[in-house]
Amino acid sequence: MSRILVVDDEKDIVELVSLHLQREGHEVVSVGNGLAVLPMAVKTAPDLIVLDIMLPGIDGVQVHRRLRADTRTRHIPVIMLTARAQTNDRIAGLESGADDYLTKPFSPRELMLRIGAVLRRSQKVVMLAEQRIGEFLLDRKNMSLSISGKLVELTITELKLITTLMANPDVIHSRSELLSAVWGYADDTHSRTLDTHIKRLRDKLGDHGRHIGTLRRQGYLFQSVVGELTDA
Amino acid sequence: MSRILVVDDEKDIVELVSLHLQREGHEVVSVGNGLAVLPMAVKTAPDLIVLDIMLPGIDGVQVHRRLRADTRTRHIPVIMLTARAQTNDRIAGLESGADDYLTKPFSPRELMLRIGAVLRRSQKVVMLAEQRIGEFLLDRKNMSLSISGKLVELTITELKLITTLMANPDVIHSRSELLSAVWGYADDTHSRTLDTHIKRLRDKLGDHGRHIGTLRRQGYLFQSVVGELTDA
DNA sequence: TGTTTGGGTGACGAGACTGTGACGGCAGGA
DNA sequence: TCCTGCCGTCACAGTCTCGTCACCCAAACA
Repeated sequence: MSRILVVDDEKDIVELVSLHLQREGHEVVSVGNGLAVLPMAVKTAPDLIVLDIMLPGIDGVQVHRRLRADTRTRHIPVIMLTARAQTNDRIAGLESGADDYLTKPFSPRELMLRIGAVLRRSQKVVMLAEQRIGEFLLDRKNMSLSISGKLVELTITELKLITTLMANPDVIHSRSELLSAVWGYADDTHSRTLDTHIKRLRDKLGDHGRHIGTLRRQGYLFQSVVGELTDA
Repeated sequence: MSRILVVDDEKDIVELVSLHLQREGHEVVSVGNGLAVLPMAVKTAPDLIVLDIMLPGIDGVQVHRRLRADTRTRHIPVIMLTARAQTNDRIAGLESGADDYLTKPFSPRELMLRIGAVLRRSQKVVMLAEQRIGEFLLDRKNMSLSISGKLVELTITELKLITTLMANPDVIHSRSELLSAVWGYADDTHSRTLDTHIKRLRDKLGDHGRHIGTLRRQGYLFQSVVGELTDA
């Protein structure tokens, strides 16, 4: 299911862990030398790294830092294995920003559970850095909107509003949905707040404000095509 | 190289276009019936669709709308083929939000050029919807930052600032770089503006403010690990 | 046609946000 | 040790932003 890189110089541990991981359907890559971790991680692009803090030559924290410093390995979650005796390692493991840690000796079952948890947690959700609908270009990276290449100056509220609408163009967004997405309100569907911001947004968009449609008693929507409202 | 769906009821055109596309290393799928476009697009997930506006039964604009209305095909760029005689189609092709259009008859070379341009333009840049560094969780979707699950209320300026810093943790961001990224300033490296916002940000982060480090005469950085400054 | 309901619009005041200048302090170099 | 340059900190005033209210208008409905 996932590819996991196990870093430990103790062959027994590597074998034990590998066995359990493979039994759960994971692919295992292993390395015993700390200096080989980064190259191996780059080469195999694992979904998770199990990293022993005690390694000959270079310690795990250093290895972890190098992984974090490299763009290619930065996003890979790491579970630290620390020795029971060294309480400091425990702290180091956490402080170094590892996604989780485990104290040796550990039960394979616990490691499996933690790996499962971290993998679940690290299911990265990707989004488009830029979204283009007709003349509209939403730049999520720079948190800005431009129309036909011209930057439109929006306040944070307006930006959140149009971002929500543009996330699903031609789909009706109810008042409560928008209030929830932009303001975090539970319901309160009565005030004029939403209407006012819709108006401000439309004004700033000028002619293109027509892309924001109203469906009476239903909500608002961003229309990718202006004209009559889509019959959807 | 790319998979391209060609939609036209004229077999000559389909063959001509296919020939040229294949010559450039593209994979070609074709459909003659407008109603079959959406299912085919869903099935084959092409990187681009060349769509004739004149189709028997259902016209290209309608087909385009359906493609746009479906989440699975929404992001696929479309090049419209319009007939010379119908000037209105030309406008319809543009207004419908097609990524480009071409008037029949066209030279295969021009179509190839436009396809190349659209493909290049549509190389979607993906980003992580959430970025996690230690206790920090940057939610780009909701434009918010939380630390250990607790939401930190930031102004738009502060948010842009920490977003920029967190985009490349443990990397020094010069004053001019930050001023440019957050404020769009060209240089103006002298005012206290940046310092003030850095301070406000640190204050709001509380203890975690220590993650924002200062490198005298060099700039600021987001440290994934607190303690001494990284020697990088 | 009259009534009801829901959205559009404009104005306004409270409060938030921002950029700046003054000043102090620390670090690095002479 | 002193000096200089750079950053931290603070206070402040101007501006922006936001939510609300009152009122108007149009659509839906009886």
